[in-house]
Amino acid sequence: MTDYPQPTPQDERSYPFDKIEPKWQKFWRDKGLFKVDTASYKDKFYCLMMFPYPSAALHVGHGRNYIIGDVVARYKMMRGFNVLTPMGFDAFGLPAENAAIKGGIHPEESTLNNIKTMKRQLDQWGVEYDWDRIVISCDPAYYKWTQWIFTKLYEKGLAYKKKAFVNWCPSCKTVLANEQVVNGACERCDSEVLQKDLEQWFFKITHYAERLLKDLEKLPNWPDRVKAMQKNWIGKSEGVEIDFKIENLADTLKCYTTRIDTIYGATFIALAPEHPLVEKLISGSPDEKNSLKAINKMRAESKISRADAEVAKEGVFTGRFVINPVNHEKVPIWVANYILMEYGTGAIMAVPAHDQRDFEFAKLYKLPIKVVIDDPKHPLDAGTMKEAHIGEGIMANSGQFNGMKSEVAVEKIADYFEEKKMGKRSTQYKLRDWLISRQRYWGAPIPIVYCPKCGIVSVPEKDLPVLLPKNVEFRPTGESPLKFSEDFVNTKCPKCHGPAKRETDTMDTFVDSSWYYLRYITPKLKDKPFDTGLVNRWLPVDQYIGGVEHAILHLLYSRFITKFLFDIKMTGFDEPFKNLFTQGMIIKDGAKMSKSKGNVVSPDKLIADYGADTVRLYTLFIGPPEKDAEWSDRGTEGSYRFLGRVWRLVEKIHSSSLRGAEGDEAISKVKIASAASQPRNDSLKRKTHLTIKKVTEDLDGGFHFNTAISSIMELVNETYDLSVSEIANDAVKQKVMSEAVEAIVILLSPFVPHIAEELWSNLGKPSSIFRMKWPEYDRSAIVEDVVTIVVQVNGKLRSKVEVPSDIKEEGLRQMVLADPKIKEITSGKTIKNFIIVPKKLVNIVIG
RNA sequence: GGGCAAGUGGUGGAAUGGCAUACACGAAGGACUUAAAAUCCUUUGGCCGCAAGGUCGUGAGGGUUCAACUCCCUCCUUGCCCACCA
Repeated sequence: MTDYPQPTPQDERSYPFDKIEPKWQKFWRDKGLFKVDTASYKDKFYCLMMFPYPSAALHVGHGRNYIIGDVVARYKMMRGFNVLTPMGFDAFGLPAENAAIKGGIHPEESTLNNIKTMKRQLDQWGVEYDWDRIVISCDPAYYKWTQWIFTKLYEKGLAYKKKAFVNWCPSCKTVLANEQVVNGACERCDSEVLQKDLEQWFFKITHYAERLLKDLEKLPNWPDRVKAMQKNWIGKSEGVEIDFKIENLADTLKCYTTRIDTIYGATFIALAPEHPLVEKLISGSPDEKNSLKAINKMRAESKISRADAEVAKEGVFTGRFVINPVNHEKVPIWVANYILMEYGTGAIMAVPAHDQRDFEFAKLYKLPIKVVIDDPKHPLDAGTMKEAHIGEGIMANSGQFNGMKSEVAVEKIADYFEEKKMGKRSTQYKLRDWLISRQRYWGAPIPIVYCPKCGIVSVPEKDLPVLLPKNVEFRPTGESPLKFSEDFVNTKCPKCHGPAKRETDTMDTFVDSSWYYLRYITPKLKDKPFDTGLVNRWLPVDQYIGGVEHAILHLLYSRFITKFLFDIKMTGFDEPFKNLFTQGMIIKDGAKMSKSKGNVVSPDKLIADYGADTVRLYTLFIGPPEKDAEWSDRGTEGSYRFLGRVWRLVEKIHSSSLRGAEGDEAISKVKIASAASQPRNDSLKRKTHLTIKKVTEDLDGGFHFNTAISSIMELVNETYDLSVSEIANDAVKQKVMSEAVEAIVILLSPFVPHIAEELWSNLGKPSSIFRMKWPEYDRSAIVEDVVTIVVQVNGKLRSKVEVPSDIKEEGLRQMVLADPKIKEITSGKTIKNFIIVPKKLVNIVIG
C-alpha cells in the first residue's frame, strides 16, 4: 500500500477558462463592443444569422451557425468595418402550441422562457450581438407590421382568398403546412394526411416568378446549390398551348406541351380528373354513370397519393374526340389520374412513343403508339418498343416536317401553330401561390374583417395590430381556435362601423420571418415597419448565414417580400441578401443531431468542462463549414490541448522567461531544434508573415476556418522549436519570437475571443483586442534567398536541390544536372525536354 | 426520372494542374514521475528491403498533359433536394 498523497484534479485545467470567459464577456457587454449606431453607416457591414425558433435548448449543431457568424463579425470589426450583428427569435409556431396543449403552459410563457435559455447559451458561447435590437416575431410591436405588409399586399391584389385543398391531419385535427407532410404522412404523429377543401388566403408569389428566377443572376455570391434548388422549385418551362377542337362540341380544349415536335404522334388526349370540361365531355356517353363513378374515385385518390409517385396509372375514356390540327386525325379524349390540374392547362396531348408516362398508359389501355422522332441508325418499332424514346432525333411521320432534326422542328412547328392561329407559345412555372393562412392559435392574426355590407375589408393601419387574444381555448378541434373567442371575432367594420366578424386564421410563420432583417435597423420604430432611408443604407445584408434547409422556403419568401416592398417604393433594393453562406449540419452517430434521435450534444456541459473557446475552436476546425461534419467528443480534447499550448507559450515564454531570462524549468528542457538551412529567427519571422497571409486569405476568400486554424497551429508548433535559453540571450530572436506570439494571439482572436483577449492583455497590450487592426503581412519578410526545387524525371520525383531564388534558367539547368542522383539517372540518355516551373519544380523528360 | 454535392491513411480532413496525405484525432515508443494524469519529444499510407533505396497508391476504367486527387469522357457508390410538372 502506498502512503503517497492522492493526485489533485486542479491541473486538469491547463488554463483558467472558467475565470477568463465570464470576465471578458462582461467586458464586451459593458463596453458595448457590439453596439451599433445605425446613423453612422460609413463602412457598414451587416452580418446576419438566421434567427432561430425558440425551442427548448440549443445543441452544438445549432452552435455552428452562430459561431461562424461571430467569427465573421469579429474579423470584419478588426478590418475596420462598422459591423451590425443583431439577433432575434422566430417566436410564433406550432411546437409551442402543441407543448401548451400537452403541458398546459401558455405558448407565450414557454416561448419567452425558451428565449431566455437560448440567449444565455449564446452568451456563454461568447457569441455577441447588439441585443438592443432584438426582434421577437410574437411581439405585437413586431407583428403589427407583419399584418401591415399583409394589408399592403391585399391592396395591390397580391393577397387573395380562394378555395383550396390543404393538408389535413385527422389525428392532430389540424391543417398542416406542406413542409410538415413527410411522404404523405403527418410529421409528428405519422398518420396519413388527407386533403380538405377550405377557403384559404394566398400570396400571389407567382406574379414574381419570372423576377425571382431571373434575379438569381444578381446573386453571384450565393451557393450554386441554393440557386439551383430555387430554380428547380420555380420550375420554368417553355412550350406551346394548343387549341384542340372537340368533335361535335363548340368548346376548345387547351393542352400545354413542351414537345410540340411530337404533335404528329399524339394518339390520345388526357385530362386531369378535376378538369372543368370532364362532366360535359362524358354527358351522353353510353357508360356515363360508371365513368363518373370511376372519375370521382380518381379525384378522391389522386389527391391523397400526390405525394406518392409510384401509383398505378388509371384512366377512363370520355367517348369524345378532338381533331389534331396538323393532320386532322381523330384523337380520343381520356381522363387520367396522372394529370395534374394545377400544372399547365390540366390537359395534355399524349405521345406514347416519346413520353414514358403516356407509354405506360397506352400499353395499359391498348392505345396506339406512333413513332414520330426516329433514329435513322437504329429505327424504332412501335410494336416492339419497351419504353418511350424521350430524346431528340429525326422527324418522321410528320408531314412537311419529316427529315428535320427534332430540336429544329420544335421551333418550326411552334411558328406554324402561331401563324395558323392554332395555338401560341406559352411559359409555365411549377411555383404555386403561397398559402399563408393557418387554422392555428400561435401566430399573427390575419388583419381582415368580414362585413355583411362592405364584404371583405382589410384592417386600416391605425387599427393595427389586431392583437392575438391571450385567453383562448386552443385545443385542436379542426377549426381556428380564434373562432371560439367571441371578444375577438365580433368587431366593427372599419368602413361602415356596423357589426362585423374578424378573420380567425393566423398567418404562416414564414410571413413573420420574411421581413425581420429589415426591422433590425430601426427595431423600435412605432409609426413605420422600418425607416426607408436607413434601411437603404444598411441593406442588402452583406453576409447572411444559415442552414441549407431554408434554401427554398425562407429565402424565396424573403426575396419575394423584398421585391414587393421595392415595388411599393418602401425600399430601394430588390434583393435582400448580397452574400449567402449555408453551413453544413453537424452529424452524430450517422444522423442529424435532434432531440427525437437522442444524439444531441449539449454545449452547456462541454463549456463547463473545456470552456467556450474550445467548443468554438473545435466546431470551426471540424471541417469545411459548408459541409456536414461528424461530431466527435475526442476532437474537443485536441482543441483544448492546443489552447493550453498557446496559453503556456505566452504565459511562460513571453511574459516571464523572456523578461527575466531565468528560464522556466520545464521550458528550458525544450530541445533546441536541429539546424535549419537558414538562421532560425529568419525562418520564424517568415513563417509568421506567411501565416498572417494565409489566415487573412482564408477569411477573405471564403469561410476556410479549418485551414486558417491549422496554419496557426503550424506557427505555434514552430515557436515550440525555439528554446528559452536560445531566445534569452539574443535580442533579435526575442523580437522575432514576440512578433510571432503576438501574431498568434491576434490571428486566433476571431475564433477564440476570450483566451485571445486575456493573452493580449497579458502581453501588455490594450484591450479590447477587437479594437485592434488586423495585422498585415510584410512582403519583404516572406521572400526567400534560397528555394528548394523539386526535380522530377519523366514526371517522377527524383531529387531536390537548393538554389538561389533569383537563379537564371541556364544556371538552374546546370545545378540540377549536377545533382548526383540526377546525374546518375540521366547519364547516357537524351534530354528531350526540360520544363521549369519557377521557384518550384523542374521536370526532365528523357528518352 | 430530373437537379446538385461528394468518394483521399485506422479517423476528421489538406492539397483545384506541379513534392499526395498539411493540421488534428487515434495508435506505438521515449523523457519527466514512486505511479498515474498532464506536459514535452519521436514514429505513424501499403508492399519489398538491415539499410540506402525501390515500388504501388486519391471509388473503377479510359483520355488530355512534360506533369492529373485536380481537367475531359464512361461507369459504380453514397448523401441531399425536387418529382406522374406534360
